[in-house]
Amino acid sequence: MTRSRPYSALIERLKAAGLRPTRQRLALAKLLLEGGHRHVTAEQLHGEARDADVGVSLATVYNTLHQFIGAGLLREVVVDAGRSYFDTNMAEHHHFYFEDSGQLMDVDGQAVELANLPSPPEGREISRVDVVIRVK
Amino acid sequence: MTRSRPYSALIERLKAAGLRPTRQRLALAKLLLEGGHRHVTAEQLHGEARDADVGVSLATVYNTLHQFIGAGLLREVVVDAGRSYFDTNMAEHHHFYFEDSGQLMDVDGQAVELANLPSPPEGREISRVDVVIRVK
DNA sequence: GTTAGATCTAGAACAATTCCAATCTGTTGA
DNA sequence: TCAACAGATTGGAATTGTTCTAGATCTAAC
Repeated sequence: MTRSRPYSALIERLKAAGLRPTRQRLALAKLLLEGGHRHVTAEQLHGEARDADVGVSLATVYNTLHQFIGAGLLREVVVDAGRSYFDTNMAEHHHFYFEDSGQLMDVDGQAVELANLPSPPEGREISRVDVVIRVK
Repeated sequence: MTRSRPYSALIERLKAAGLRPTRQRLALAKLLLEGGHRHVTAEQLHGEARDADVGVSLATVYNTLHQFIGAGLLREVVVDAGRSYFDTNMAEHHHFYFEDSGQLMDVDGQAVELANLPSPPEGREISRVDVVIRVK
């Protein structure tokens, strides 16, 4: 197998995140982080890895996704109880959620005007505000 | 077993929703709809029914929750993949979500200013906009 | 009361995710 | 260079939350 693309940038990103650049992590990073922003489930990503002839177990896909989240390379989007979506867009933004197809679409965070949010109780801190526009 | 409280109001609500007022549905409706607004999981409600000496199977709890949602008596709140919360507050509102405890708290919908939402694609319609303020 | 159809139930089945113990790999230091 | 160790990966079992199923049981209507 010849490598047509340089992996050095990805390797550096992983190292910077404190993650050893293993074969599996590199392959998943390539699928997730190269090209445009994506919304994927663990099963989908596992399937893509399989299609790309990368041997990665489902357990490793889950481990890696969570490590990437911890490293700030990904975030999770919760729109459906019982299924987790992983989002590679780390800019402030929100989502359209198409209830029939389960599809997600980004909504620019700057565009949406969100004001008058109540303050959290004493000593608590807002970690994130999610806006989900459910479409039918 | 003597009934200390009149169930007639609840019976009427169920009938109005096209649901037969069975013993189980009445008991769950009592737990859910009397008193203030609540956020419960299916397991929690099942536990409460058990504590109140109401024989209700978990399957019936799930069935009933979904029937109540269909009847507009409840709605589901999605804040955590892998767990469903059922909310008895049907007014327009949003939520604080306490990530450590899994607790939910209502946020008045009128108070929050939400504007400039993009339009959904042609032919699609917004069914709901959820705002979740995640607190840590 | 009888009865048809709705409802309830226990337990099996399912789907998504996590856990685990064994094995393998990447990095480091001699 | 390579031994050694910590970290990573793996298949499969276990867990969790939810839905399904088939049979028993109720409710409403006559």
